[in-house]
Amino acid sequence: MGTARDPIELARDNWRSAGWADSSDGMALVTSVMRVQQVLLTTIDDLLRPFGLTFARFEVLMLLHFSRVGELPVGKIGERLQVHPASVTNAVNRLEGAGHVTRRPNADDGRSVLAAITAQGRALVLDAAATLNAEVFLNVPLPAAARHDLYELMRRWRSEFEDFDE
Amino acid sequence: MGTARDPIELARDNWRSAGWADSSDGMALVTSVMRVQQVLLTTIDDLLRPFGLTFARFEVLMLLHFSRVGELPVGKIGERLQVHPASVTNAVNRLEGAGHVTRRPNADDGRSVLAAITAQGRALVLDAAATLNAEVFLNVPLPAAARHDLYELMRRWRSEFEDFDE
DNA sequence: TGTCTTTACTTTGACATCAAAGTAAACTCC
DNA sequence: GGAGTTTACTTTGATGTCAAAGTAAAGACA
Repeated sequence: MGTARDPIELARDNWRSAGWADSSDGMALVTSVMRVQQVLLTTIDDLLRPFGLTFARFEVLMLLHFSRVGELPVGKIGERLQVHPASVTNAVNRLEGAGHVTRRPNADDGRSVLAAITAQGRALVLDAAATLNAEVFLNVPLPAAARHDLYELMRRWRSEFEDFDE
Repeated sequence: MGTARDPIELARDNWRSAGWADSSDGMALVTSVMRVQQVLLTTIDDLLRPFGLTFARFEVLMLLHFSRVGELPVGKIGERLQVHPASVTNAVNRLEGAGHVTRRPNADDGRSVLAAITAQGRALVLDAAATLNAEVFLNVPLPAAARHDLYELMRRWRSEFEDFDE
């Protein structure tokens, strides 16, 4: 590898020398999550750019693709993806503009809007998924056991701030 | 806990039923990182708002605070925090505007700019750090051993895409 | 010394995120 | 039926991120 020190390790040392040893591990862990996410997001968005997609939009399409009839209320999309309603509106607007999704009022609830994936959207998201599978999801650079451990630990963490069965 | 299924577990099942079992763990892990980061960032930014800071700006201040003379070239800040130069410019602009940081040309390199933390910036960032230590870094909701495992796994992951000693 | 290349920073644009605010439908209760 | 509350979505604004482009200084080489 290189010769530079890991910036996060440096920060952890600084935390300790400031008398904050108790919280230094927590700080290093939180910062690590930020860094990994940053790199992952950039990598994924780069890979999706030729498809005219971003990760956020890819996730919406993927969710609709897997839904029973390819259609969901906008609010349900937000719940499933665990993002703010305005973020769903933003993504659906972009996808609708590109012809990957259509919108219609929800007959069962006058306040609600349904987003449906188009055939074009389906074809596109499958291609995009193939790329992400090959380049990212199959390439997480850790052994399978470590990946599993990591996932389980993250799931425990998530269960502390999310309302789902654990 | 709640009664809803974990959306990421749902997604992992969908991945498998689509014939993508090999990549389903990687996908679930990547998505978990995104979710945890999202919640952490929102939590941290909420806590820092009363200080007039965001996490990005807090990190810049913290870095300057810990530097030998409280001053660093803007490019070095970007390297240490592992963010894009434009992001450093953005944060330093905001901090300078608030009087937490000053800027001056680097006498050793005419292309370079030095950012220095002010006394006001130091006082502020120590208060902010105390809050984050108490509310976030000491409160990662996992046992110490799990936190350590998680950190080590993330460090291994990071070492695969970062140029530092491992 | 002059030219070409590299380096350092800033500006601009696109992007997704959440908070706050607004609009309207649905629900609850009297 | 009407008033008050809750729910669902959208719009607007602030934010940080990176890519692309621009400006200028420094370095390398003839």
